[in-house]
Order: sequence, then structure tokens, then C-alpha cells
Amino acid sequence: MVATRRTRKRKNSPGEPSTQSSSSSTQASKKMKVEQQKGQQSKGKGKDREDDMTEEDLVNIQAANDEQEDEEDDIEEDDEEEDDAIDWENIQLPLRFENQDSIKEDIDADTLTVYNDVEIVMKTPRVVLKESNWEKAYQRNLRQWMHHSHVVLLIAHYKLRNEWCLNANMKNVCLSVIPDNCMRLLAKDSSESALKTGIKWLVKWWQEFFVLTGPGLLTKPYLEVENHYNGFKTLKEWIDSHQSDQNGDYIEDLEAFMQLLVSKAGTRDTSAEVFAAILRACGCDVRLVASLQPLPYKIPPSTTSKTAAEDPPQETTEDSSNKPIFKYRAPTKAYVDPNVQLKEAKAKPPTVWCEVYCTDSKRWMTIDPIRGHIDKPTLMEPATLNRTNHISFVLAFDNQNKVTDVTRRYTSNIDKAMRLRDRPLTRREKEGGMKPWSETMLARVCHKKITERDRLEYEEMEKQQSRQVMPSAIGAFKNHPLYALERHLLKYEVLHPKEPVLGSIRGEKIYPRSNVKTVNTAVNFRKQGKQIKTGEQPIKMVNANVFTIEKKRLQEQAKQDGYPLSVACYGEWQTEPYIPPPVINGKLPKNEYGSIDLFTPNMLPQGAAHIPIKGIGKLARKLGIDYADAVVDFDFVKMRAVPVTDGIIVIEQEKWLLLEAWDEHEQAEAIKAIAKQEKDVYIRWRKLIKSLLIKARVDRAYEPQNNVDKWENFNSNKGGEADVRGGGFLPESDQEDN
DNA sequence: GTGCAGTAATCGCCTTTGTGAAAC
DNA sequence: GGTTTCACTTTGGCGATTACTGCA
Repeated sequence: MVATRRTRKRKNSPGEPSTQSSSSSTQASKKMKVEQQKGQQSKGKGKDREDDMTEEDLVNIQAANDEQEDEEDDIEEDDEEEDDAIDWENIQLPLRFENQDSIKEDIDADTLTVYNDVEIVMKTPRVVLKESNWEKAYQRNLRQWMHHSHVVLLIAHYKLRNEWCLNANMKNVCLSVIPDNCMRLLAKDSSESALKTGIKWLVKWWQEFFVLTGPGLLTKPYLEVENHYNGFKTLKEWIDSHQSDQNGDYIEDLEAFMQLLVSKAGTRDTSAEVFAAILRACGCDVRLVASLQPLPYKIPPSTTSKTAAEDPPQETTEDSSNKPIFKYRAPTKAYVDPNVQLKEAKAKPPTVWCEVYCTDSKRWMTIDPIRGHIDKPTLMEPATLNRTNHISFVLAFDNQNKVTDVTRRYTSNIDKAMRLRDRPLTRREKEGGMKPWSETMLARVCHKKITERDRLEYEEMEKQQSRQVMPSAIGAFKNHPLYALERHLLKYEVLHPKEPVLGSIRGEKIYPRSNVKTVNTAVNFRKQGKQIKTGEQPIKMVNANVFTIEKKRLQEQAKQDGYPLSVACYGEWQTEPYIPPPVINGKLPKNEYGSIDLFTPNMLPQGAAHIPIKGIGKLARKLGIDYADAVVDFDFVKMRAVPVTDGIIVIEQEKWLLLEAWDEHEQAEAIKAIAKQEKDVYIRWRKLIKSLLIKARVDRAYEPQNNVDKWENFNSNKGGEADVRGGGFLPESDQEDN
């Protein structure tokens, strides 16, 4: 849409558009009106252009305020002066101007472009401000909260499903469909081989009996879920969409669950769940095992999400109806029946399966009723590159609906599983004794009564975890609990001592992890109440962290001098407890700032005493007692380190004198406070009594009976002049006073 | 198929001795 | 007018970690 606009070029910078804050939109429309009217007046040059007046101009005219007329006169004068500068040109208008109803609404939201003195509301891209740290932290917390909530809800979900599998009616329905021969095989004897044979037949029958419609619950990238949820306005809308989604694994109630068994079709998850009920109906001790697929708590790097969005879906059976069509969705990938694909022996592992307890071997056997694997727990671990199935929480729900964490049985990388469970605690959180959320949550969810069976299972999983052989890939040495390579040492880590060498990989020596030691700067050790032994040489030099303005200056200086600003690091074995200089001749050993560092109690100088009372320094000064502020920590404000003090340090002999004086001072302060309080009480009472007296006087003057009488007096005087002074409304006494 | 270097993104750690205005 | 208290502030660089790509 192109419109011809009357514009006036600025004398100093012709044709150069400038912008103005959108908050001035009202003013803008007023000016627009003025401009339009000027256009009508200046017929010589503007007449032929008037016909080209756009809809927005008309709207802006309507929106103009009459109060602007005074301003208009002033502008008219200017207009005459600048008439020669008027110019016309064609400009491209945004499409939305075609709908004039929307203009008013949009005016505030859009950017005003001042083109000379004609202001055009244009749809311009907003300036994307850098996300603040607060916003980032909020989003991070939100993601974490969603992750936690999702884990809890998934546990509740599987507890409910397991409860359905335990239901007596469900058992009856199961018994009505199980072939007799399978029942007979399972009831034969309790040996492991007999149990396996029985289950094998049952699984074979089940694979043919139950038709798979989709994969069930899978992990979805955070951004995909966020977009998905944003698409619904209400919770009901969302629930409705899931009820109609065949792969969403939504089952309304137990009846619907039983109906799926009767109709012989459902998702992969449902199949495994119903199979647990089938096994229970056959008299087996069964656990329903679920590998929870919660919403991740962290967003992967954008490259990840980008490629994830462009890659073909991992599970070809996933519903694609609501997804955008990408280039790759060409006929290269033909539709594969989930009932065929998911049941293949080499198919990707499911997220729900079963465990059957064998009383003979006293252990739990893994049953994958989907792919038909029996007692093969290692096959339940998804590939590292599988984006829709991650192992973090593998929970088993038994026939009493008790929960057991069996993750270690199903993953070769328990560290990764732990990382996926929860955000790692920060150093401060660990120091503060905080426990990971998942640990606390599982302690509440999992059953606490440990039986002999549980103990054996725990030991078996422990053994499995400790069976770790020396890695054959360099990358696998990173964070390995037993072995370490020099290349993977962190900034504040060294190998001490550099022996024994346990082996080598591609020419690199392998050291025991126990030889990896953390080092620290002398300043950091001082904060721990330690000092570097005399004559010790730094074991490592690291780049200094530049945080404070002073450090920044030093760094700049170092840069100019042509060397990096580095700092010496020492190992713990190179330190000894810090011994502060003692009090000599009653003189406190203050530092250059007039304070004493007291990061740990052992930093208190011999012969001195610490009094951790706020404000006591003032009293000490009053009494002429020498003291130093006790610096216990640092705060960092505006790129500056600010010492945090906790009371004062005085020489030991003066401690009690000062404390006695402090007691007296406190008592005197208390007496003062009581006196002040009493005074305040008297003032309040006085105020209250005065208020009550005034109220009583007002009530007396305006009480209803009095008012009726006065109103009657007023009406009787209607013919003549009313007593404006109040017609006697004021009490007589007051009138007299007046 | 596997290992590895490089890359990009996220996120937490580190930092070590003020300042100005308002209230008292 | 001197002293004390309080609010100010979410910086910014770096390293660890992770997941991916591309190459050997």
C-alpha cells in the first residue's frame, strides 16, 4: 500500500527521519491533526494531495484534541515561514493501515517515526534488550520448578497406573484373556528356568495379542514443551487436546484402562502396564518399572535445539499432525507401523517395563514385553544420542505400590543420570549442608522399611556399579572416579605426587584420581585460617580473576608491560595454620586498614578478645579503649570488595571492663526506652481522651432527635429565609461561642 | 561405527578493604 | 555540623560442562 504524504523537510537535515518515544502518541495525533488542517489551508500546494489523504490521517484527525487549537495557531505562524520547504513523496505504508480500526489500538505499541513534522506510526521491530541476570535466574528457577513438578507428577502417574494394575476387577479381566497354557507354565514350579519359560510364552502371546498405537510418554525438549503449552489458553483446552491424542497416553480411569485390554490396543506404555497386571494375575511377584522422562531443567545450547527441530523425529510413530512440515519430510521416510517398528528386537528401548521376582535365585528379572527381552537389563538403556529417552529416574512400583529406585541397574553412566535428575548444587549450597532435591524427594517417595530382599538387591546394584574397567577412550577419563589424565586437570588442580603411573593411553600417562589435588592462592588459604610455609614455592601459576576495579587496573598495567596477570597457587600440604601477631605492650596488631582479619577463630591475636556485638565500638571509643573492627568476610558491591565486620577486637584485659560498661549502657538505654514508651503512652491516652470528648460534643450536637427538631424548624421557615447559619444546627453553646 | 577436536551455548564462580545520601 | 547508618547493586570474564558437527 503506497500513500502520498505531505512532509516538511527540516532545514538543517533534509529528508533525514528521526524517531520519537511512543509515549508521545497522543501528542503525535494532535500534531497530525494540525498538519492535516494546515494541508487544507495551504491549497496552492496541497489541494491536489488532499485526495490522497490516507485512512490513518483521518483517524488521527478524529483522535485530535480540541485543546490543541492554541498550539495550532502558533504552528500556523511557523508554517507560513516554512511553506517553501514543504515537499511530497511516496512512502510505503504497513499493510495493517488498511484496517483503520486497529490503528488506535496499535498506536501505543508501535514506534512513532517523525518525518519532519509529520509523524507516522510504523510497525518497527522492537529493540531486543539483553536479558538481565534477574530474568535469566527467574527463567532458570521456573524451568527447575517445572522439572521438579513434572517428576512428582510422573511418579503420581505411575503410582496410579500401578494401582490400576493391582485392582481386583482388572485381575478378573486379565484372567479372562490369558491363555490356559501360559497360566499352567507359570504355575508349574518356582525355578528360574521354569519361570523364564513361562514368561517367554506369555510375552510371545502378548506381542501378538496387544496392538501398539504409539510410543507413549517421551522426553521433549524444553522449548518444544514451552511452545506447546503456550498454544492453550485454559487447562481444559489442554486436557481436551490430550484426550484426543492417541499417543498422549491419556487414560481417564480404571474402566478405560480395562477397556484398552478388551480392545487389545494402546500405547507402548499402556502395553507394558497392562502386561504387569497380566503377570500379577498369573501369580507372579511383579514390579512395574518406569523410566521417568521429565521435562529437562536446562535448555541445551541453541545449536542443539535447532538441529533437534530440523532432524526427523526419533520415533517415526510420533504424531506429526500439529508440527510444521520441514524440508526433510520428503518421501524419504515412509510411514512405519508402530505395532511393527516398536516390537522389533532391535527397536529403541521402551520407558516402561516389568520386573519379576525369582524366589529361586532371589533376584529381580527384567521383562520387556514390547521387544520380548527377558532378563536383559542392559538392553533397557537408550543410546546416548537418543533425544527422547533419557535415563534419570528408573523407579519400580511393587504389588504394594511401594517405590524403589532401581536406576543403577539400568544405566552404565550413573553420573549422567544423577546430573539429569537435578541441577548440581553450588559450592555454597554444599557448604551450607543443602541436599539435592532429588535425594530429598526420593527419600520421601521410596519405602523406608528395608527387607532382606531389598538389602540383596542394593548390594547387587552396588557391585554392578563398582565393576568399572579402565576406559579405552581419552574422553572417558574425564571425571573418572578412579583414573585421571593430566590434560583434564582443572584450573585449580595439580597432580601431587606424579606417581604412581597406572598406565598410558596414546602416550599420555594415567594417574590415580586420588593424586589429583586442589590448589589455592595464598589469599584464599588465609581466608581458611592458613598461611604458606616459609620457603614454599608456588606449585602452579594461574590467570588471575579480574573482578574489582583495582584488579582491572593491575591487569591493564600488566597488559601494557606485556605479561599476563597471574597468581601463584599452593597446595594444602604447603600450608600451616595461620598464627597472627600477638598483642605486645597492650597494642593490637591492626592491619593497614585499622582492622583485624578474623575469618576463622584461630586468627584472633594472642592476648586479644573478640566481642561480637554490633555498635559496641562506639562505646569503646567513648571510654577511650583501643579496638579494631573484626573483619569476618567480604561483600562485593559495584565491583568493589567491602569488608563485613562482626563486632570488635580489644585486648583481653579490657574485655570485661567493656562488657560491664556495655551492660550499664544497655540498662540506661532500656530505662530511656521505657521512659520514652511511657511518654508515648501518655500522649496517646491524651489524644484518645480528647478525641472522645470531641466525639461526645459532636454527637450531642447532631444526635438524631436534635436533627429532627432542627429539620422541622427548617421546614417551618421554608416560606421565608432559611437560617443559613445553620438554622440552629449548631449547638446553642457553640453558636454562642461563635 | 567410533573417537576426538572444535564450536557454541549455558551457567556458576570468583572477587579481598566504597560511597553518597539520609538519619540521628 | 559531625557521626552513623543504610542503600546501592545483578557487573563481567572465565572456566566447566554439554551436545553437537565434521573429520579421520
